[in-house]
Amino acid sequence: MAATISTEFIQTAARILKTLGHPDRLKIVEFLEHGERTVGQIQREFDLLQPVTSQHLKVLYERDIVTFRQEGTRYYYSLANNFIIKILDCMAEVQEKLDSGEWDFDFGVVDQETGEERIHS
Amino acid sequence: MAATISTEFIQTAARILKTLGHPDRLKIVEFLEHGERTVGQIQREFDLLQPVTSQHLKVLYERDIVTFRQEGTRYYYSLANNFIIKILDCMAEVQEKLDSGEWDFDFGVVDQETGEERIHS
DNA sequence: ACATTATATACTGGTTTTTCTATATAGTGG
DNA sequence: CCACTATATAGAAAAACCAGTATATAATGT
Repeated sequence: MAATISTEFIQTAARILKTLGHPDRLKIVEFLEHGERTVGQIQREFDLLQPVTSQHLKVLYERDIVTFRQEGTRYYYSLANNFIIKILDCMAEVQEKLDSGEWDFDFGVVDQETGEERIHS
Repeated sequence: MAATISTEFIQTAARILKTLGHPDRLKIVEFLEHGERTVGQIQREFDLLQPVTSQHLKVLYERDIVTFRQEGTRYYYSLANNFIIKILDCMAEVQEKLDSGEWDFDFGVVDQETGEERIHS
């Protein structure tokens, strides 16, 4: 393998990855894989504040990760392109390999409560 | 598809993605896909300052993305796990689809020089 | 016109990241 | 022991990011 990624594309890719590198945004994007959702649906699903939800969606929109259509007072958001779907599939695949034990390594995960590192196989 | 990612794994995934979401770090990681490299080799390859290089590598190490072995005064860094390789492959695949025209969408890319948005097919 | 709902925007304080400069450590060859 | 090379670490200033509160906008139902 060891396919080479062009310098040009690196910039784009890094921006996308960085944006997805926030738990809430990653959750939202994964949620949208099931189909378009309104801000309210997303907000309630993950128990977020409304402005926080809107702001995440704004960032996601600015970086071409999601798109939306307006219908009356509702805004329906959805995934903007195949790249994102590809990344989500990649994540799912990795998780599967970890769960199945096919891959076996420990990631240090920061504990929500204590902020200390703990182990997650 | 629409495979579901567990809340548990989201945390881990987001942390990895965020860390790779820096152009220099993404470049470094991709460089390491070709095999282990010393700090100096990486530094020269991308024309980075030595401390910056070390710091990126430190971050990558702390987040289980790279590992290293010391030999004399040299530190040889290499990729730490399959997850990372998988993501790199995913990136390469996406780039290929974009290049081939199979996928067709525009990403707004911030121009290095002007800081303004321009279009990149 | 008014109240209500859905969402966006503005602002702000606090934290994290990034990049630099400077310095420390540790191995190597003379 | 000294100079040199390779790398790590410390510290500080600037920039980016994040979560929250408050407010604005705009559509809808009465």
